[in-house]
Amino acid sequence: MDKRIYEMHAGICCIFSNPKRLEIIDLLRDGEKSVNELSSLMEIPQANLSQHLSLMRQSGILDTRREGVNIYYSIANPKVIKAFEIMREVLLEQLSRHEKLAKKIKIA
Amino acid sequence: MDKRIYEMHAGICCIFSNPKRLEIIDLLRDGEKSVNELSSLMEIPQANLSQHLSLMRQSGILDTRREGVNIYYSIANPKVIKAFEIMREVLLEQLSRHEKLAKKIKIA
DNA sequence: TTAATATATTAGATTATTCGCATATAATAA
DNA sequence: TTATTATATGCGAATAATCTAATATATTAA
Repeated sequence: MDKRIYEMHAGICCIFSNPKRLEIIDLLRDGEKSVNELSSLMEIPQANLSQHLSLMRQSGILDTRREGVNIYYSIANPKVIKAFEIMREVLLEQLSRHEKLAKKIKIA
Repeated sequence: MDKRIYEMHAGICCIFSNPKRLEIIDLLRDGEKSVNELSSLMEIPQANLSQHLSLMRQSGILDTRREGVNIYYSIANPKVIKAFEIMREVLLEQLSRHEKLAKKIKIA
């Protein structure tokens, strides 16, 4: 297997390893939003939001479209959402495994 | 949406944001392997391999099983593989988009 | 042109990750 | 017990990521 795929995959996972960026992606799930809209939904300083957006745009995760003074961000490839859904299933299954384990230990 | 899911998702993506760890997961795709087997397949120092394995075990991505002196690692939840496949499709589509764009620019 | 609004960028302090190296533990064999 | 093989852990230096604060740019309106 070509090791460059691991580099690329690791790179994109690195982008995803920040909760605010994941929240942004989630907010864009059902369509584009302007920076302003995101900003009012998100409780982080505007500058910081722009930094996250910029990073995701550069790495091809988000697309942008300018309309007058506003810039609209959207998810470049909806498969990302699909991958996220599966990964969250994994997380939930991990949680329930953990809970079951915790119960077993308490009973024993 | 509960923001803890973003924390958790970011956490697991952080684990995945290292090419060597992704290579390990790939090597475990079709079944468990001992540390020794992984070590001979991977061109990294054994200590470093153990560090990566330990991290993935702690975060519930890998399971372990001891058999005598050997410890066998395996993928805890095969859905991880599924998520990886989709994410790699995204990466390949990004690449081809990029190539097409590069061509367009050269022609223009 | 100036002002106002929307968005992006830079710099620097802080914190987290990663690796190499040395060492530790665990199981088994002799 | 001692030796051997398999695996794990702790420490420290190098590097990278993240946030804040200040500032810059871009678009439109007046």
